[in-house]
Amino acid sequence: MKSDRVLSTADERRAKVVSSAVATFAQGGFHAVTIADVAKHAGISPAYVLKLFTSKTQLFTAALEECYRRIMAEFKRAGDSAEDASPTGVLDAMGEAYADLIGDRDLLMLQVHAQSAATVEPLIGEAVRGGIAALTDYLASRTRVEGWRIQQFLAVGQLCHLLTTIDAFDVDAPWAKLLTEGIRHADARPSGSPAD
Amino acid sequence: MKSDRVLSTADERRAKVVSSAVATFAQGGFHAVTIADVAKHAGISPAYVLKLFTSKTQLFTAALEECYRRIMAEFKRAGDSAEDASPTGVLDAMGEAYADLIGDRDLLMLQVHAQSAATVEPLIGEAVRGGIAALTDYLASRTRVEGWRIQQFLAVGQLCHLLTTIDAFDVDAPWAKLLTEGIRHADARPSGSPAD
DNA sequence: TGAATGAGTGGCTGTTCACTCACTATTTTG
DNA sequence: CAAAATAGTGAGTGAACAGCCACTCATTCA
Repeated sequence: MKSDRVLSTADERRAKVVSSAVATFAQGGFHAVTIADVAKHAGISPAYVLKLFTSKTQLFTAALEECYRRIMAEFKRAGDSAEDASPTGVLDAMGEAYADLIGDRDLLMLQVHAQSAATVEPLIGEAVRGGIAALTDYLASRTRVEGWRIQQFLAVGQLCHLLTTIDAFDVDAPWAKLLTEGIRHADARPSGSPAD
Repeated sequence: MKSDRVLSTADERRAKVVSSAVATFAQGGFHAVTIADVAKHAGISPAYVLKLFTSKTQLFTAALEECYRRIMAEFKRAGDSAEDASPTGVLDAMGEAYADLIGDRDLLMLQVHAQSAATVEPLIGEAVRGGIAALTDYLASRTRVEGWRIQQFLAVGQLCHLLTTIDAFDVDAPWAKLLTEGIRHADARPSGSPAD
């Protein structure tokens, strides 16, 4: 056993830093969060973060890819353990899974920030496109539902992103009630409540 | 006639600067675009931009409010001139109007960037909330459709924002075809083509 | 054990940017 | 026409930040 090691391997560090990057970039987005912020969260020096990832853009991109990886894994898990194995049953299970997954907001906000940074940082744009492509392909081939249902699925997801960023789930006004009605949200409904 | 004036009034300048701010912030978002960028676009000095708007955040917020104002105006126009005056007919007309309106991308991208900046800059967050609230209230009271249709309407709008930022309308791949199928997009379909 | 490699850091640098201020030029008003 | 008010600018300031480099300390391996 090597538990008396005081240094990590570079790969361990990279994983830890990616995880910190997800949490930190989710707070303020690409431009508002500094490498020093991420480094502090990971407990290492800013210089070493840059040595591990060569540029801020690549660091953000790595975080984003991790984000899509987590979502994909959750879709797979939900799909495999769905009670109702019909196409729409599987899709519904994945919807539930997504709602649970983004309860902590990090994965959700990172996507919002990535979308904003996509044009100025082409690498990020490609990562978003790749992530959405992979998610869409997986949903289509795994569920076999009609195309419009997948459109719908993503559309509602995007609406959920918007409603979360403006805290609509906590607003007590007609417009907010109207928009959040029936939209599953981990914080808004105790798990186990009937959906729709 | 005062055409020999060489100085503008502050109000004229403000309007011009807001318009420049919409166009400029739409390119890179709140953090990536500088006051100097906006000033150059408006043809005045950065110092004077700051004198007219006191802070970068207020400038961005003014641009965002202008954005919602334009959308709202277009909704009103479309609603009033809808051929089919039934609730869903009016809503459809507004959907068409929105698709046309965001053909130039500025209004669309500004919203995407605003969503990203909303948490770090609370003033922007409030402006987004206010804009969505006003839009939702107007849609609900003017069209009188069921709530879920308005949800749907906004959800598809948000999906459209995503698809535009990743240029999905120009991608020739199954996932892109699937997601853009039937989604109206000013650049994608010549005006006058049958929708749905 | 000692050389080679890898982990990790402190401090610097050049640049960029929001915001300030003292100032000039123009327009209005009495 | 004088003076008050308004439009507009140039030059600067201080802070923040990405990326770089020379360096130290730990680990491995021959």
